[in-house]
Amino acid sequence: MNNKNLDAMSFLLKLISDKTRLRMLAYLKNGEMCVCEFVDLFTLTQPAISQHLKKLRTAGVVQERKQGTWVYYRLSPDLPNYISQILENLPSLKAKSCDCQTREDLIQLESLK
Amino acid sequence: MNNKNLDAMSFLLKLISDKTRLRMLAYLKNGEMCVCEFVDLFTLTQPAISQHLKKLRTAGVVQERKQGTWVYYRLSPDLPNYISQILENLPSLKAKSCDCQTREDLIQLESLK
DNA sequence: TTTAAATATAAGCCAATGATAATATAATTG
DNA sequence: CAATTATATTATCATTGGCTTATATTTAAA
Repeated sequence: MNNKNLDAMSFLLKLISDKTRLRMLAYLKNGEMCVCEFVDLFTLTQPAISQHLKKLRTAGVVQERKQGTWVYYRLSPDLPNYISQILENLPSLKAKSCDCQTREDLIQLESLK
Repeated sequence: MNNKNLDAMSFLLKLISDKTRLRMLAYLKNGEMCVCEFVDLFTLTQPAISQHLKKLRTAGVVQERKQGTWVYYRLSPDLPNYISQILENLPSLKAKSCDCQTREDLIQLESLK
């Protein structure tokens, strides 16, 4: 069915064309990002961030990796080529370190005692 | 400004990711289409079709050519490559002839009298 | 110049979507 | 286990966007 493809493309394109989610993907081009980093970088509440990430995850655009209470997100491999092309055209945004304590911070703090 | 690019991409992607407009673009891959053809092909009212085409036109995705009361639309040349890539991945839909009388029909009808 | 056909615009309605506040869950630490 | 931190979920609200009806515009035909 032709409409199957068309509907799927419509769904996926609409999903990633949201300004916030597109910006998230621009950050993810440079590698994994922790949820707390997004919360730090965007002027949005944590639930809003969480909901955007859920949409990206459910659609298979990103994958998660849990590490303690932290959750890291990364781009899925093998995205459709028209999606990859969009990602390539995105400016690649660079994340600064965020306020939340990373596991590494904690380990380091621990070792300093 | 990075956000300028990002916002522009978000705007354009959101614009073409609508299911109806994406289907219109799939038809336009095969060449010009008359408004009346779209009206014929879609189960939508004429104003709805017209509004979709206006959005595509205003955003520079399609161009129009007026011929009498008929208006033909075609894909704009030199679209951003990430948009072209999307178009390539679209199924190319084939239009049947529509009910509206074309100029050619009228000329032919005239000559038969 | 009246009529008809093709298209565009305007106004109002409704559904989808993104945002927030409040709450829940889960893992870690003390 | 009680408290804290990070994240997720739920409920609700406001905005956006697409659809329809009604109307306007434009061009060609009679």
